[in-house]
Amino acid sequence: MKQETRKEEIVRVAAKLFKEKGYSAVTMRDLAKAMGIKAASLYNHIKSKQDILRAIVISLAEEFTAEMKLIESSNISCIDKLNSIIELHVRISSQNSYGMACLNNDWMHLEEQLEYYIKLRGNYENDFRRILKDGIASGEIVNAKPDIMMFSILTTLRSLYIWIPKKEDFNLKDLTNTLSQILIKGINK
Amino acid sequence: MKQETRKEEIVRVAAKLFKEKGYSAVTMRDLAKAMGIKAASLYNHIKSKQDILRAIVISLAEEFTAEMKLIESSNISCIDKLNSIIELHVRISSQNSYGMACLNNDWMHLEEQLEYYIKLRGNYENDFRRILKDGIASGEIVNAKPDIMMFSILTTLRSLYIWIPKKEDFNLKDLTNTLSQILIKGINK
DNA sequence: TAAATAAACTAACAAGTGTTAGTTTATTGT
DNA sequence: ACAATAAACTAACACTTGTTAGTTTATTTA
Repeated sequence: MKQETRKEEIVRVAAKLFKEKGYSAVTMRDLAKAMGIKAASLYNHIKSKQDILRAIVISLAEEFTAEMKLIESSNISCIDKLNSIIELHVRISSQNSYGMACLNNDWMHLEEQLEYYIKLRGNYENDFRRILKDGIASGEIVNAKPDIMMFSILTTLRSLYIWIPKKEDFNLKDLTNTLSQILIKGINK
Repeated sequence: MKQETRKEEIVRVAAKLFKEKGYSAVTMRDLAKAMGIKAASLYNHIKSKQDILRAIVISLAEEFTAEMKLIESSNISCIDKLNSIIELHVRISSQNSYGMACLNNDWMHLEEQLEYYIKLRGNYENDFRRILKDGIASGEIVNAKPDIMMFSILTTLRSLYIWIPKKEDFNLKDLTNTLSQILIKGINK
């Protein structure tokens, strides 16, 4: 059980505030107050406000990228790849719903790393589309427009962070299975 | 063809900026520059920045509320009610994708009207849930958790604004039908 | 043409912004 | 006990924020 550093604590608390009000509406003084210190003291641990955003967004984007590569190269059916993607989103969203909110809503406030983020997201979507197209080609998946299918599935998965925290009462396996049924049955032959 | 007032023009341009950067990150000077005037001149037409947000968010929320009431009280099957809701979201999102972005991302920055907005949204979701529950009770819809079904459908519909502007090339009927197939087939018996 | 109105302007405000510099205090390793 | 470090503090900075006051300019109405 690795102990959380002060920087990690700041990033975690910041993500929570960013989820509620968005990156731009949260001031360093807000964040300091939530940490119980003065704004200037934050700078003993982080380089800038932008540095916090980057720590939240880029690490999550890289995590998704890495996991997608594993799924894509694994030797399972397309439907099972889609199920793995659903499981991936449910897992990360439940572990870090604040970070996911930030990833979804505040990515455009990245500065130096904006281009890099957009590239990672583009790659992720390309991999996703490839899985759908392969499924269509092999007859595993109905022949609807891959873009619309991807949009429908991905926006639902990307919005899990809104909804998961309210539903801690029932377990994640249950949620994963139900989503799988709803999202996949519509395209499964 | 009603001529657009200067205030309406400001609200329209503001919505576009809000979509790109979010309410908090857009300054009155940004908005003024986009309008080709000075910031102070905006106040000849609007009361405050908050006034602009309210004009965008509340009018849309009320439009959804009114249409939902029509759908709910109409004498059609539950599946057709769901299809009407999909059509409603596609229509409004394609007419006003900037406003929809604002509705989705900036509602929490409402001040006086925040409570009212939350009430409208709650009512809308209750009506949606009721349609699903009726469908389950009558055997029209598979017996999955209504909350998860609603979440899945509604988050997809609420995210249409991200995606619709990129797809002006193919028509809305096409999009509506494909979404209908994908979103409904997963829960239709 | 005169009066009224719409809509722009300049100048300034008080408050809030992210951030830096320099200093003090508490904790840790030798 | 001493030195080093981590982590807080106060004070201030240059700039940006939404907004107001007062004025000028162009257009419309009587």
